[in-house]
Order: sequence, then structure tokens, then C-alpha cells
Amino acid sequence: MNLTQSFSQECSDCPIRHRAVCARCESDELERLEEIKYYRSFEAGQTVMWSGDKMDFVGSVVSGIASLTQTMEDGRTQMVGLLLPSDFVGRPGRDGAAYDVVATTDLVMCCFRKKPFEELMNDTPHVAHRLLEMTLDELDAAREWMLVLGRKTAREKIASLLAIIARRDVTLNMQTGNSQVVFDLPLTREAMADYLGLTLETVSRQISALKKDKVILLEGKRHVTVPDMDRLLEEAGDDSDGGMLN
Amino acid sequence: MNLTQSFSQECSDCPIRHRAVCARCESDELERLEEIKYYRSFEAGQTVMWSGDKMDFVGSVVSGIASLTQTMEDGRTQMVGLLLPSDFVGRPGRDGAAYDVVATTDLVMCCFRKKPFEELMNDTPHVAHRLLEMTLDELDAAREWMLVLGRKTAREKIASLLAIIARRDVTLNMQTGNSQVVFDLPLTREAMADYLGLTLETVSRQISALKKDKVILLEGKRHVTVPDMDRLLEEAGDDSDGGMLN
DNA sequence: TTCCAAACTTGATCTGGGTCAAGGCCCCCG
DNA sequence: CGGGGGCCTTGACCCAGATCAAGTTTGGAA
Repeated sequence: MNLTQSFSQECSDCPIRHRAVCARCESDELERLEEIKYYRSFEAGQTVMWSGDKMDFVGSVVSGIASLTQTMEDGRTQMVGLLLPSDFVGRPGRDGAAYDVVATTDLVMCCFRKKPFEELMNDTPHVAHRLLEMTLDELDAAREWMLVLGRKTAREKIASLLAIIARRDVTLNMQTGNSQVVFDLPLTREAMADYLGLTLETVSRQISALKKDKVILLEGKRHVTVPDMDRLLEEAGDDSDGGMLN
Repeated sequence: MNLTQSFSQECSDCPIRHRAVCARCESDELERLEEIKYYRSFEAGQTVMWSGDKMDFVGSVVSGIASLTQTMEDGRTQMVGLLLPSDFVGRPGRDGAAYDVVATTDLVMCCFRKKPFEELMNDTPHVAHRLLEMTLDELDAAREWMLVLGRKTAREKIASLLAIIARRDVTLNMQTGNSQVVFDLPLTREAMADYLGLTLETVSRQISALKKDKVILLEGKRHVTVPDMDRLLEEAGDDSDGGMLN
């Protein structure tokens, strides 16, 4: 498989190769990665890692969804990051995990042992550079989400979340521009509530409202069709392209 | 001045030397930095940079406070970052600013021309490494703030903000542990509201309430005394040390 | 096939914080 | 010294979303 091929194509065994670290890796670097690579699987609901745990690997999501969550003593929880396939997990240069990492669905991760990964990073400027870029992307996403949490209404919050999932889906599948988007919601209402700073009842009500208003179509509880992405983005209060890429 | 000295001491001309980029720089690297360094001053309220502007420098705050803000079409605004003295501004490797940068008080920044700074970064692994570390710090702070925005009550939000400012003050001045902390609020009630996802009326009411309950003492509108930091942190709902450092 | 529990929906009611409105304080400028 | 404009406070009222409480749907295990 040609490793310099388009960003958009899937790599058969491990998405990290082209999406995260190794878009421009040479074959000897790939060999080094290959040596320290392994896979881990988790069931839905399993905790990958507790906040403060020693974290001896970095990696990326191959399939499924993981989330980063913070919990207060009294049980209030806030999801601070959603890890979709191809997203990177880990903090090169940091020892501990900063948040709980939870498998929201069944999950497969492609991991690299951290120590040798960091050595590779030190030897290979473009890997270090790519990591900085990814971290900046995450920072942008986090700040985008601060606007959602701080200033948007419940309806706008739901629409924003649906837009993120829909857009990622479109990106991954390289469907054409503005046609309808179809996907299965990978989150329970409760998980959505924790991500949006709402209660699960409010999430349920607002999804029903969006359905009644034909912004989305629902089959069952999870299967969503977005007939018009522009309409959804409008509902999300998005002026920009959604801040997903730059 | 010995540049390897403690992180905590002020450097006479430019804090970036020891706080941000150059804690471990050798003299030739410092010379290169010196050549591309310049200062910019702004008055309170001035916009340093609009979202989307081409940003041809990076830098750090020398004195005063700047904020990163996002604004929706209808005028709702959310501050997504608070830049206190010694904080870094800029996105190495990115062309545009992602947010409006506003001088919240009178502001002095120490800037480096971006192109040569990036070259220095490429030549100097520990600078690149330090930048990644700083970006991870910002990411942690942003995620910490997501919990504040999504799940905390108005009173907890105010207490959290006061704690951040108080703690930063303590860190900068290296005062002793748990004695009382005194500082001047560097933000208007409106700016606090924009940071906390509240209205300015609610901010005012909650500050009055904290004052009535002796969590803080107020002289005038801005001068704050925190008689007991632990009490303040408790009000903030902070289980941890506040997530400021790791 | 039936049963059960998890996930979800919907209704009724309550409340924290928003909104609107009316001042108060204080500094700067004339 | 008096007036005006930021900035802040406080009160009265309202409403989006939380809370409490039933149900309903679904899918998998026995």
C-alpha cells in the first residue's frame, strides 16, 4: 500500500499511519513504529484509563468511540473530549492521564509504547511537528466547544453535536457535498447530555423537537438522517464552517 | 542574569525567556531570539487581532491581560482563553488567528516574528518540545474550563474564576502557602460574565453573595481579599488542586 | 415466546439564572 | 463645583431547562 496516497483513503490495518502521525513517514520510520505497535480492544462502558493513572502508551482510535470525562465529587460529570476513529489519544511527554478515558461503544485502539514512541518523535522532526499540529487541532475543538457549553441553547447544542458526528461521517466516507447524511448515533442520550452539559431528559426532548421540525429524521432511537446539512448547521447557530478544519 | 535559574523569578526584560520558550536556551539561541524580538503595547479594549487575520508573530504577555473570544452572529460572546502575564500567544505552523484577541486591560506583549521563530523552532528540538508542552497545558486548562461551563453553578463559576486569578497571583509573587491572598480584579463584571457563560447581573449578584458570606472581602469594586483559599476552592467545587499545573 | 432491564420518551412542576428596569457610585471633563 | 458617562448593584418578574415521576420501546437472555 502506498503510504503517501491521499489522506482520505483508509489504510487496511491502522489508520494512524495516514491520519495522525505518519502521513509522511519513510519506510524505516514505519518499521520502527511497526515494532512498538499493538492493539487493544474494549467493550462499551469499559474504562480505558482513570484520571491520574500512569499512561504508558499513546495511540489512536481504530473503531468505536471513546470519551474523555471529568467527574466532580458529587457525581456531576462533563465529557471534555470525544474521540472518533482516527483521533489521537495520549500526551507525549506527560506521565499521567489527565482525565478518565471511557469506551463509549465497543472500541479498538492502535497503541504505541510510549517511551520508544517519544524517542522516535525526538529523532523525527516531522512527527513532532505533526503532534503539535494535532494538539492545536484539539485545542481549537475544545475552545469551539466552550462556546457551545457557555452560550448555546439546548436545541443549538444538540444540533452542534449532530453536526460534528455527521460531518465526521461525511469526511470519513468522502460522500459528496450537500446531499443528505445518514448515520447511527454512537452515543446514548446520557452520554450526549454529559457532553453538552444538559440532562438526558432535555436531550430527548430536543431530539424529538428537531424530528418534529424535520431537521432530522429518526428511525428507531439511533438511526439518523439529515436531509439538509445547511439547515442543521443553521440550527446549531454556526456562522463558520463549524470550525472543524483550518 | 543566569537563565537557568528558578522558574519562579522574574526576568528583567522579557518573561518569555524563562517561562515560555527559553528556559534552557543557549546563548546563541538567545541571540537569534533577541534579533527577532519586539514589543507591542495596547490600550484596554483594543483588539490585538481579529479571528481569521493573518498572524505574523507569536509572543507572550509581559503585563496586563488579554483574552481570546468567540462571537456568534447575534452577538453572544464567549471568552475561550484568558492570557495572563507570561502566557504564550500564537499558533506556530498556523497562518490565521482562530479567535479574536482583545486587550482586556492595558497590555504589553513581547513578540517574535513568526517565520524566523518557526525556523528557530525547527533547529532547536527543546523549543519545539516546550511548545508542545505549553499547548498541552492550554488544552488541559480549556478542558478544565469545559467542566466549569457545563456543570458548575453560577456561584461555583465565580469562585473558580477568583481561584484562578488568586492562584496565578500567588504563583507569580511566590507568596507563602495558605495565608490570605490579596489582588485587584483585572476584569470588568461583563468580561467575567463572558468568560463564565453568565450575564453581568448574575456575576454581580454572586460576588455580592460571596462577600456577604465572607468567602471574599471587597474594597471598592475591584480590590479582593481572600481570607481562606481552601474555603474559596471548596466554593469552587474543586476536588483537585484546581488543575493548574501537572 | 416471554421476560426483564436498559434506554428512551413524555408530562407536570420547580427553580436558577436571564431579562428588563431603575437607580447608585465614582471618576473625568468642563 | 456640577454634570455626564462608565461601571456596578439591586429589585421584580419570567422562562429554559432541571427535577421528579410515570410510562413505553427494544433487544437480548432464558
